[in-house]
Amino acid sequence: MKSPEEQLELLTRGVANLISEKELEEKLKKGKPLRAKLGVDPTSPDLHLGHSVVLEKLRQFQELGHQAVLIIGDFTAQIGDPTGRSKTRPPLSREDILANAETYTEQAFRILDKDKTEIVFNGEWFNKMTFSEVIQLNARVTMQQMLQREDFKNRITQNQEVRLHEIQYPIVQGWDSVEVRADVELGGTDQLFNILVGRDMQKTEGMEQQVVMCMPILEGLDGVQKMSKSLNNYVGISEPPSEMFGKIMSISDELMERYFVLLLGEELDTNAHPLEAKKSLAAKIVTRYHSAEEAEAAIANWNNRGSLSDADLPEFSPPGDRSDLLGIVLAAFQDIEEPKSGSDVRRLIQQGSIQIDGTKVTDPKAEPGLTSGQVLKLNKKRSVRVS
RNA sequence: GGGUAGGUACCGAAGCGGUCAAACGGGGCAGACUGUAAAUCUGCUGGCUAUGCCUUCGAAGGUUCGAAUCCUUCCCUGCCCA
Repeated sequence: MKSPEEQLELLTRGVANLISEKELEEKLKKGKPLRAKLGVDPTSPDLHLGHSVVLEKLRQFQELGHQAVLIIGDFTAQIGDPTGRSKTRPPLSREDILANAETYTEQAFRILDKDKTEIVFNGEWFNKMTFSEVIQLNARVTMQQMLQREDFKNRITQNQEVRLHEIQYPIVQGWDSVEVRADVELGGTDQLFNILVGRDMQKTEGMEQQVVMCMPILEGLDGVQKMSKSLNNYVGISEPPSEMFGKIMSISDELMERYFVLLLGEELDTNAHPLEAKKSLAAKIVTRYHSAEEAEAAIANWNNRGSLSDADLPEFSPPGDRSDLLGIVLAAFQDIEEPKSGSDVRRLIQQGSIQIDGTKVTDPKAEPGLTSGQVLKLNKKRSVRVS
């Protein structure tokens, strides 16, 4: 086992917010395995690179011999996640939550060591609470404390609504920390407030307070907003290699630098050509979630795009009932599981997105009479081969 | 409970009886350029095998030749007061 000093150095690397380094050091010096908590809501099952930042940190704890405690917020998910209002998500059914939790943990274990992870569902204690216990829980916190939270404050000044159940979230999350006797809680910087509430609650319970460890939020592919599924700017950790590779190749140079630091813990080599650097970034990430061989293949595949010969494009059999371009392209999008409306497809055609063997076709009514082996380019990223 | 301002397409926001599938901005998509990046420029951005047709402006009714626009009821939200 590494010395507390060495551990401290490793654990604090890449951390955006730490409260406090001194406390962490003291806890480490006791020589006992720490209980490192991470809470997740099984609202959407798919993990992406944004989640991986925190998960990697948690794995680091495991590697140093500490105990990872993964809390599945089955209780919280049943209420419905309030963040990002305007879309009040429908509360999930019990079955959905369990199914989500299943895929979630399956994916999380691509990063975490399954044998060294304690999984708990917070419904275990919250489902049992009586209403009066809930009230008592609420009595531990003041309105003013809750209103200090940045996004509540903002929404209030912008005359947007804040629902009462939303202020329960920090309380619920904080109580989790008491229940699992967390020594450290991990999260993104957006979790700072919630994690601090946990500290407060542990204190009033007479427990040793947890250390707050916030990781930077990873920007999504657009480079501006945080990576999230609903913004569709994410790279899922279970995506196929070439998909993953392609998505990473589309990021801006600026973002590439962030990704190097946050995802690989490396510095960008500023001497390298940006394109080459980006390929290396993408390859390393593919290697992490798949394998080095698949990363090689992804590079080859990527290099081949646009060349019509040997890229392994998805096969596409033209529909029997339509021979016009509009109908064909419509079916092709259907085939690659990105269904589009007829109007959308018509626009794409008219705007010159569609190519057959490298030749643009812009008339939706044309009857191209496809033959086997021809390549139908749908847009910048997707092509199919006529079978 | 009282007063008041609102609810328009993915988001923000105009429109206040016909010329409205609805200005403008953002986002998104496509094209040009490039390193299949960014920036920039251009076009598109409800649906439909489409010089036309169909469904949209919180919901339901009504007035009218004609309604996002006027009336009635209802639902929802902000702000001020209690």
